[in-house]
Amino acid sequence: MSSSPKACSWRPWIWAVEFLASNHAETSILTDLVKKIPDDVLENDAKNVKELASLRILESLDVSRKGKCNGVGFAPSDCCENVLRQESLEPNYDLSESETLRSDVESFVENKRLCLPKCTLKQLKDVILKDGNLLPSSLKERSGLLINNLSDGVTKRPPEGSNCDAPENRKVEDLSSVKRVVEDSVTANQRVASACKQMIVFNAYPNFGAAMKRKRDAFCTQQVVEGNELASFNENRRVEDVPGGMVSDSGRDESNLDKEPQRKFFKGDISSKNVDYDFVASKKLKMSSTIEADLLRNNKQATRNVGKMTQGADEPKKVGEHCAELRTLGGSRKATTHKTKSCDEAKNKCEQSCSLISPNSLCCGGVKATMENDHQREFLSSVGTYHDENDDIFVRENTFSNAQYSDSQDTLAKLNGQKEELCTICKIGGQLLVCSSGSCQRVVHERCLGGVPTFDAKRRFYCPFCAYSRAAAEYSDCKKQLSLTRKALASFMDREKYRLRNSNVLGRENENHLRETDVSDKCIEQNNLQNSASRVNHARSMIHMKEKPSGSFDLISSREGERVVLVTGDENTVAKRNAERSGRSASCQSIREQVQQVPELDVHNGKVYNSFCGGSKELPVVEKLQEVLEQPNGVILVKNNEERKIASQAVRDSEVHNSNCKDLKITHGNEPLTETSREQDVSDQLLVLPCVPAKPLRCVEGTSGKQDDKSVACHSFRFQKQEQHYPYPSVPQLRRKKVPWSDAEEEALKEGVRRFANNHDKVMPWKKILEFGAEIFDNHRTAIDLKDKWRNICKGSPKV
DNA sequence: GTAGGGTTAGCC
DNA sequence: GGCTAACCCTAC
Repeated sequence: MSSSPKACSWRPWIWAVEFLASNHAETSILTDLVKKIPDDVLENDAKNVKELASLRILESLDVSRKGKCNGVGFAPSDCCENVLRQESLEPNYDLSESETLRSDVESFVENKRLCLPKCTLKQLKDVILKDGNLLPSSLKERSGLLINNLSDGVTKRPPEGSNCDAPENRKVEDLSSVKRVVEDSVTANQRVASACKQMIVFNAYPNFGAAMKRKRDAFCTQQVVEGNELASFNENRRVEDVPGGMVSDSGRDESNLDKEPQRKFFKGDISSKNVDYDFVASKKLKMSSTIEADLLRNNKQATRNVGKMTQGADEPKKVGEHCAELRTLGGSRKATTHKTKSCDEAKNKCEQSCSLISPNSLCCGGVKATMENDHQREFLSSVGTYHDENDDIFVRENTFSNAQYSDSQDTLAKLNGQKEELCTICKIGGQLLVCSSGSCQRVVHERCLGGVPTFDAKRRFYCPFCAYSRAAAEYSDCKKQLSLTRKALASFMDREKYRLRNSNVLGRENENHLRETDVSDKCIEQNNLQNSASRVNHARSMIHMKEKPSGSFDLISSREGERVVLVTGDENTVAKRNAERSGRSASCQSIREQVQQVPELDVHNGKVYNSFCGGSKELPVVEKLQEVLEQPNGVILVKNNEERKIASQAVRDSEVHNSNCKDLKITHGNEPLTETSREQDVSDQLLVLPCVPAKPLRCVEGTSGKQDDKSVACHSFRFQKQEQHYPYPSVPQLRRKKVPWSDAEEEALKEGVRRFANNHDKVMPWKKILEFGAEIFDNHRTAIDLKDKWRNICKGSPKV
């Protein structure tokens, strides 16, 4: 075929209009599109478009006024344009749908629709589907047509031709832009399927006017099942797939029979949808105009077929073509000609026909096996197209399940191999690594990777992009898993610790790790221990056995490494802090266990203490004694005369067992402390037995909240933190809950820094600052927290 | 105990 | 995803 360059440039436009005209587009849109085509092109190269457009206009006329005549006034060979002229309706494409035609127009339209060649795009697609070598595999893959090659093993030589789709005007450019978009789309297949599906639905609901709507509604009401759109589609498809086995009577009866699938179509609540014309029109642009020769051949073939059909010479062929037309042009229009037979009758016929078809024969391959001549194959290729576009899975399943079409399977393998032939990087073939990621199409040479290929455990290759994505996803998953595991472990540890404490099987773990405990603070009340005498005596025995120079009062050091020290009133806040920091409940639990575990011992000095913190005057002596033994600098802090007496007694006792205590000095707590003694005292505070509230408001109810602070101080205990011993490997602890800093805390911190900061030493005594603001800082604050917070403050305003 | 870097969670 | 504050870890 020889076309002018101008015609070539308009070809995509013509094809698009043609497609629209074949699919019941709005006449107003259609006429506008036709008007855009230059007259010379329209007369010479777009006659089919004119014909289709005219036919569409005829179709769109008010059928209620067309009458009942069978229509013999127009021959199928007459062109629609002439019919319009004869009806005094010049084809100026500005027609109103309310125009009246003679009654035979309807029949003419029906016959004309059957006679006209198939839409060029449809033919184009069929040709492509027939010839696996016609287009590059990549293009076929993108177009979504690749699988259809399986249904037709016919191989054709690629036709020759020129590339005429270069845009020469704005319209063509618009289409070309769409083409580019479509070519880049990896979901082309789905879109084609969707478009075709919509098209079929659209065809089922042409704009026939009120009369046909009533007919259609009547059809719908006869359907038993209110299936959805897809179900209706599938059922209709099965009916259409039976050309080989469905032999109609002849002539008009065939139309009647064909109405049944349409009625099947109407089962669901189908609404008219807009066909993705743009997409379909753009898809054709991907096809080279070199296949035009094949298209023309198909057109001629279609014309011949129409001629044969009208003569009633080839019944199976008629059926096949008719079904094809039904599929492509919308059989509902034919339903308009159903005048004599009831819907039920047609339905019964259809069902009877369907019953003759085995499930296997419903697939394109199965049907193809029953067809022998070329024409039938041609038709079936269309069927295959239809299947693929609308139900790709259906085609795949049936194709691969049909063992007798090994050639098709071979074709698939071949095509699959073809798509991996070029390296994504260098665009050269060879041995390529194919990315195993499902959505990734990259194939590369190993040398083009620029590094070592990434394989998974199953030796599957992943391109760097996918490898990174997988790694990132895996990393994210691992982090989530880690977080969950840590929380689960922390929860388990807490439960386990609680259990161990109660069972006394293992030594307690460091209470600092008990950040969350469910033990009630009321346990403090239980610190009035019944076995205090034995405990104290045990302590004394331990003191006597002390050999360490530090003289640590290792009351339970064999298991916990905690020692009891005495604190003065000045250190009450520190004790309080330590008590709360360590967890009051845990501490009291610890003490209770300690007491319970201390065996009954002979009283060293013949005195028995009634209570551990309830007014005994002997216990403070022991405590003070420990302090005596612990004071390397020989200073013992006391607050009052009572304490002084206690300390004196302790010193005397210690002198019995330890000559190193001779230099001990008893100092009143109100007296200024030397830096050394002060820090020494502070340094040993970690845990405090909260048998007496350090902070009355936060103390346990019922304890000596109103008790004199001084006596309270005397009866406070602290437990020194020692090396942590875990029965299991060290594991990350549960992260503390974030506690925002209050303004008061910040101010206290700043004040503390101002007071304790040493210009000559960059080391900040955070511990001191913490003590300084102990009343203000949150109980959970640590010196490190202060340091971090100060760092943050400095970041915001370095001059603070 | 402290400093400094790293990590995490919440917010935008 | 970036930023920030709070928290954590490790070396000294």
